[in-house]
Amino acid sequence: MNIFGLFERRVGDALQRLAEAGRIPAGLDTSRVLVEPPREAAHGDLSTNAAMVLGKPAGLAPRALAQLLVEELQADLRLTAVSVAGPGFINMALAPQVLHDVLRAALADLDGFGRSSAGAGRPVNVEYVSANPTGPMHVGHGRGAVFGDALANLLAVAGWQVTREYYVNDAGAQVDVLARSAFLRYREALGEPIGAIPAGLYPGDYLKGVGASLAAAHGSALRDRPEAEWLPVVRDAAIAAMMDLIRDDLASLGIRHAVFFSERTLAEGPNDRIAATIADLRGRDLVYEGRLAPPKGQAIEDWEDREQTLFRATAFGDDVDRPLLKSDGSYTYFASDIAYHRDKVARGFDRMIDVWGADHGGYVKRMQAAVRAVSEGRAELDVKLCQLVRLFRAGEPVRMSKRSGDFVTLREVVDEVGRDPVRFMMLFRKNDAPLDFDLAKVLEQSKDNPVFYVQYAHARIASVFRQAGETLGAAPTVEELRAAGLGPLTDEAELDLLRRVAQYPRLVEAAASAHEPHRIAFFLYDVAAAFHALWNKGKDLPQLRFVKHDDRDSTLARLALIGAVAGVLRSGLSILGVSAPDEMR
RNA sequence: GACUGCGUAGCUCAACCGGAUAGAGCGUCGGGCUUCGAACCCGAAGGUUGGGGGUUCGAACCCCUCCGCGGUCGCCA
Repeated sequence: MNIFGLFERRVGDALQRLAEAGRIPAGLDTSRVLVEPPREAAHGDLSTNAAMVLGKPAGLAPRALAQLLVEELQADLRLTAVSVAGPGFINMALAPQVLHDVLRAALADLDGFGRSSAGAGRPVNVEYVSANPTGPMHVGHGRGAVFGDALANLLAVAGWQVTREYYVNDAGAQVDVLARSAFLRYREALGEPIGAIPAGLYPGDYLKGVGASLAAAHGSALRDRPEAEWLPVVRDAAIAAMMDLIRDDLASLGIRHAVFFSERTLAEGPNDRIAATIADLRGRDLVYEGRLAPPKGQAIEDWEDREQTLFRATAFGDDVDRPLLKSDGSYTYFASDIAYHRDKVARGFDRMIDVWGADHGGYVKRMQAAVRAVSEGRAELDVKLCQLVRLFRAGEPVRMSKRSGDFVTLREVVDEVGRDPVRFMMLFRKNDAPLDFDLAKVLEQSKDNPVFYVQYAHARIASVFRQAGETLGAAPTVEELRAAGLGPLTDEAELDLLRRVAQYPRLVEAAASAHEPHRIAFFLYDVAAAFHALWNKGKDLPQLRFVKHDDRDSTLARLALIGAVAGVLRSGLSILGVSAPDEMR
């Protein structure tokens, strides 16, 4: 139940009536008309910019148009005050009954309250993580993983039919390097001394297990064969093992993809989908043979001016056309990626979101160009770039770890601090801003730690309900809370909390349409702060305490309020993939 | 050099995708604990939103320009 959407339609009706009465022109574009919460609570519960947006096209001064709208809206019994303010804002105060209805709606369906139908069941594909299957995930991968997963949750709550997808880069030179590294471990497992791992191969211990299982499965049969024979065998085993490792890492964060799409299958077998993609684009004159100017800036030593196969990316806003074939005739990564996104379009996705590391930023334009080309403009790709994560411990930077080469693994961090702090803190920052993650701070049980502060609000509410159970004999049921009279909720701190509850459905819609799950995290922080403030107020003013022995009516009203708050916290935390504990002792 | 992201209070960051007097936390300063969970609380000070120009009723947000920081820069992934 989104009261802002509700009154947006109400304002639309009022405009319609004014147009029918000939007082404003018909057919005005109302797409920019919004009903939002005013910044200042003193301005009321709702505010609309309608008069300012439509003043010019209607040929009226904004305040004059506002006055017309006020006359229309004043008849609405749900509004106790409607007034023009500032340059032409229309502020509206809701009858208490309306906010009470919102509260009851939240209580009636604690999990469904924030749900919206904005997506209307349309399919959207969210591709995230897509780390190369060459080793364990590091902390930077973890941010993209958590972000993508929360975004997928958010879109699902907003009514989209979400497919969570992982693109497995199991083709190309890197997995061959992986195979050679694993082969070395295989020889080691057979008892050969291998010495130091040569430069250019992966040194991590995590390949020892692959070597051992190859030795167990093949004995020494692979050892003396030429590379061309053992490499595919070793490579497949190593990739499978690495994907198991990565799936475990992801599972430790509660992340599970529905689709793992293998890059290699694109060009395998009788139907080479990369060739088909290039042929399709060539048929529409979007692929041609031509030459590129050498890139500006730093000189490239072995630059070879040659004719190559190019995608006409410049026709879709990219800066230069992009090569599809390497000099040895094999496909570029970009060629595979075009075919991959074309496959997504063919599977029915005209909305796609890719979550990448910020170091891939230079790739965005060409990928969006490619999606427009292969879908003939029907599909749209949004790319979300996640910035770096810097690890700290009590303010001191954490550098390279001892184990597993040169990075701190995601698993080490999750094992140390737990899933909830990792997920929450990764989302408590805009995706395109760098993130400092402090391993010590996220475990503090204090107001300085947002994870704790939000979870504690939920636990505290559960504690009040336990307390109420003792005082009242039994904790009230949801039915009792829904039936409670809400008149006793009159204190400003209570009304503030109530208004925030009412804003939740609108916030979910906005966060989903902006593809910005961090808004949920910040909102929950604000809700928790408002709840803690009310709690603290009750310490000074005993009449504001939640549970009152001698006043069952106001006790029930307040329990209804904080019961709904707990529901919002649970709902929001579940979007973030963070637990909502009942106790934190 | 090109492209791209960022620049907001002393510090770390928000600001609902153009709205009203730009908000939080930390830090600073001044008060407060015989507790429904002090796992703190209340209050105050603190801003030319990097500089300049433009668009409009209205700009942290859009456009231009300059400054600073990061990322990327033929076929790597």
